[in-house]
Amino acid sequence: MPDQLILRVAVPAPLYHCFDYLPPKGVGETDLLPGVRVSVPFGRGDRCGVLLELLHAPRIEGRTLKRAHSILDDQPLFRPADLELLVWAGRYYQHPVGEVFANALPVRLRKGQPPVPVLNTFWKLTPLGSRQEPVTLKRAPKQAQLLRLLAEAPDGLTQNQLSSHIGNCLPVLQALMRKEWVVAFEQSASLTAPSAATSATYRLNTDQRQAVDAVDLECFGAYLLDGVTGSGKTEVYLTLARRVVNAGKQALILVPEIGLTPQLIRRFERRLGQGVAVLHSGLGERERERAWHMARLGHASVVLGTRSALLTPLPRLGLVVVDEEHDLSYKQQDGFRYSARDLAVILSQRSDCPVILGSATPSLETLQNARSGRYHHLQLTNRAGDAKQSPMNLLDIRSVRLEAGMSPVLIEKVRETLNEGNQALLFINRRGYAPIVTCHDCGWVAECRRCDARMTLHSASGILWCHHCGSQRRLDPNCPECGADDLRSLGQGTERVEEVLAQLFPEAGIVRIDRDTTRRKGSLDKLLEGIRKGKYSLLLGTQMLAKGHHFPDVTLVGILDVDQGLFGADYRAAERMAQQIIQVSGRAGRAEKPGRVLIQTRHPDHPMMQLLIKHGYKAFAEEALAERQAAAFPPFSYQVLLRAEAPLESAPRAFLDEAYEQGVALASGRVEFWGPVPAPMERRAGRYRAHLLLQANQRSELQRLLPQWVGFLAGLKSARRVRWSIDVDPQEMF
DNA sequence: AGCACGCCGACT
DNA sequence: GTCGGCGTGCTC
Repeated sequence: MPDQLILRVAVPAPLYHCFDYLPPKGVGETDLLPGVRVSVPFGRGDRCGVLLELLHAPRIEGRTLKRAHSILDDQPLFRPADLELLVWAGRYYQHPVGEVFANALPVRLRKGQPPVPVLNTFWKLTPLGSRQEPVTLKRAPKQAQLLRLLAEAPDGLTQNQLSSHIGNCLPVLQALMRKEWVVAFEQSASLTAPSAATSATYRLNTDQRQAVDAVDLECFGAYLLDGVTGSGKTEVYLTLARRVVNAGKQALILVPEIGLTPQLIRRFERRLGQGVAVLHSGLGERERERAWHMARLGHASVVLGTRSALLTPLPRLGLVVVDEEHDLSYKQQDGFRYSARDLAVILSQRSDCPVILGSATPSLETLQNARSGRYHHLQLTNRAGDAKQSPMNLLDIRSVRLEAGMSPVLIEKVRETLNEGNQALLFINRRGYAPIVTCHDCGWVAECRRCDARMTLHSASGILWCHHCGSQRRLDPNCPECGADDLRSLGQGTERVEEVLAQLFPEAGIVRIDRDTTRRKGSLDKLLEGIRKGKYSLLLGTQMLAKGHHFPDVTLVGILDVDQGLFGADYRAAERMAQQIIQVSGRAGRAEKPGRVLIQTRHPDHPMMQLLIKHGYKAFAEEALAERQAAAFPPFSYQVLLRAEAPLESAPRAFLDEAYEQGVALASGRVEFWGPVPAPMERRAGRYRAHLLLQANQRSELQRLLPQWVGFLAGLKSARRVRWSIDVDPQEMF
């Protein structure tokens, strides 16, 4: 058998291995570059995969290979280093490699469509051409017309632009090209008129300067940029990005889902010029793909985007920034469950460039890495403009009569704030009108038919809405159980708080910000704009209000219900709560208008709360880390969560029992198995859910086990009756 | 995940 | 006699 060339292709399918093919007819080795897309026959249909490598021996012997249909790209979309990172990530997170690549590709490319052109062909006059007099071309009126058009466009015109004046212009252009009167040149469409980035230098304060100078741009290093809200982290990113760009390299800036606001984009564009490519979900598919190509071809020197921007190939990467690194949106919660923050560190290592993890409330994982010296710890202690951290006070609401969840003291403070002409912000982590509807006669409670959850009453008008599965129904005026007409709503959501505030403060402009008021694209920005312009004096909302935006005229922040966080089922609940409190309180105040934070609680003596209030996040985090260490929880150990769900109650358990047996057999004692247990909310959207948690002191113990175990799980009969998934480094347990 | 093959119930 | 239910197996 002669030496045979074989293509190893990552095919999008829920299968963990690659597939081998023969090269397409008439395609030789020189056209087969790893990183191109390949159209291949697969099962009964066709699919678009990515060529990983060329081999001379097939993965499995004794099988006639199918021939690939065609190569879909002239040039590779991924370089070898990109391929390696994605393959590595697929293995680390135990996700089928073909689907990892599908995640990394813009949608059109994923479906096998040709790449959108990034470079357009422009035509312009040569010096010789510009000396010609069009009038002399009496017998070639089309040539004359073209010359006139091009004479007025020194930057050149595309063939499309020309053909809108003169139908079929290509032969005419070719005739002129033979005379050397016109030339063609390629240019990327959006960079046709590059405007120089503002060269103004921005003054950094001492902390910022020290942070910037501490970063070695020449080699890998992970840096925790630890700075309170308003301490100017973005200015540090901008300065570093500028240096990297000036050195001819690319900077990748990741921000949380909600942080990619038009203001932030404008700020980056203003400071870093035209080379900024923005990648986010708001873009249309073609636009998004174009930005992706600009990044991959190195035409964009800065890439600003959310989680998936990390998967973009960047040929000259010189800096990675992960802003608000503690934010949960960096972990994808379905399918390919990668953490963009963690992969950012791996990517930087492989690219030998620095990675900056920025946060006012670093995750305990990152903080521990900084303590242990794996990460450099950069601190910005001063708030820019000398503003102080707003003092935080606890309001004991035990045996206090509340009005829509607000104590008289809080209401009074709001009144004072408004009377002084300042803004007040109230934070409540529940949308809707009321989280519970009950019958006063028989005690019936409105529950979701498909979840183990109560339904939330919305818009007082009476729609019950399950926040877990999205199902809705009208609320009958009569109890479905006993027929009495005394249904009452208990507890408060943002809608009720808004209603009561409107009664208490009829003069105030009130704005509510939650998922319901910001559903439409751009409505959040509109409301935030209104706040900045002082249209509203009373702001209320869910955590949406807590992220990224600073409201300098807010001098009072009230947190209505903080207690769920204290006793959550999840061991990360306290960390979340602390981050939330600090993030919310960071919204307020500035130098000449210090803010104040009031936190309502029924557990004013809770030690962790006391620590946070009196000594701040850093002290809280130290204590939380000590607790984690004592309990051998992450970041002092590593976890993998196996989830299963099915409409049949017994199916997840049956599957997880088998998974447990085999897992224990494979693991040889270095891995702990917890469960299987029902998920915190066992039934959700009509499916029963259960978990099996694995924990080990070393990542390698888990990584060693996973490939075999997952292979075994995929072959299980009981696996066919459930939907299951592996979550490596899980962030949330439900 | 798709998609087909395969072997058992209620219909023209 | 068939249409069609979803259990099972495969995809280079």
